[in-house]
Amino acid sequence: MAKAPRSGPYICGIDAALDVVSGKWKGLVLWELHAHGTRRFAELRRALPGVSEKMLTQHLRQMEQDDLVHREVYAEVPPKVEYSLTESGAALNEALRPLGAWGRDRLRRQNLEVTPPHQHTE
Amino acid sequence: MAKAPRSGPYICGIDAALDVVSGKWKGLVLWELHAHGTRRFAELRRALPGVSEKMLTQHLRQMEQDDLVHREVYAEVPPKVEYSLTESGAALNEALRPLGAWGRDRLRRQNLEVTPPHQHTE
DNA sequence: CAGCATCCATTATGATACTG
DNA sequence: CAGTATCATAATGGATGCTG
Repeated sequence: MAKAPRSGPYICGIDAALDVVSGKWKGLVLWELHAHGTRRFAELRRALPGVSEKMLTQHLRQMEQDDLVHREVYAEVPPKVEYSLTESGAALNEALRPLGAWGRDRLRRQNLEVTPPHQHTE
Repeated sequence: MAKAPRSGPYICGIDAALDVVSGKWKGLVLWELHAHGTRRFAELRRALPGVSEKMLTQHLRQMEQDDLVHREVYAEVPPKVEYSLTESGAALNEALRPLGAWGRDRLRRQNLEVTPPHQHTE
């Protein structure tokens, strides 16, 4: 089953924002689409090591509903679907930038390794 | 059971940051502590309408472990415990500011009501 | 007051096999 | 290629009662 639309009202903007980005892979999807502009399903899958097809699909559908990503289906054989950020998704990504910086800082302070599939250092 | 320490490695800073703020009330806790500097357990409880004692405790413990909040216990009767942001927690709050703005914007665009317990508009 | 323990319901995430 | 369907487990959230 997908995500329930959320029971109560939102208390503040952070609350609302966190609700749409929580999900084990959503941050990465945003990041990947931001970095590459457009990605196909299989490309995203490869970029997110460990994700299952099901979870990726589920997250993408939710993000589509939340107007974060755009899904473009090409009527071809073999099938081809391209995902990209919407305006709102791009804005969200911008808004996440300081958070990402904070996170990298924290990883550094803990001497934890960042093991990017590509170089996600920016 | 509390939260598992997370299986795999983090892929990027956003990933790492989202991991420590996900939880139904963590954003609000950060916000409340940021707004008031210091809060007692019962005060936080009142500030988060609908939270159960268990969840509040659980979140506070996790945030303590993640070095986001400081917990000061006073050896008194009746018991008194005060929570406040650590340096890292305060920095996180700063990093969340643009995200909060994005979230408020989105709520406005959807004509959804924001129903703050206090005025959380800033 | 500030919690902890216990039981239970709902969600989130995963592995695997199959389809247009 | 880009998914669905199905079967599982783990994580999260909540209600209630009890304690120092």
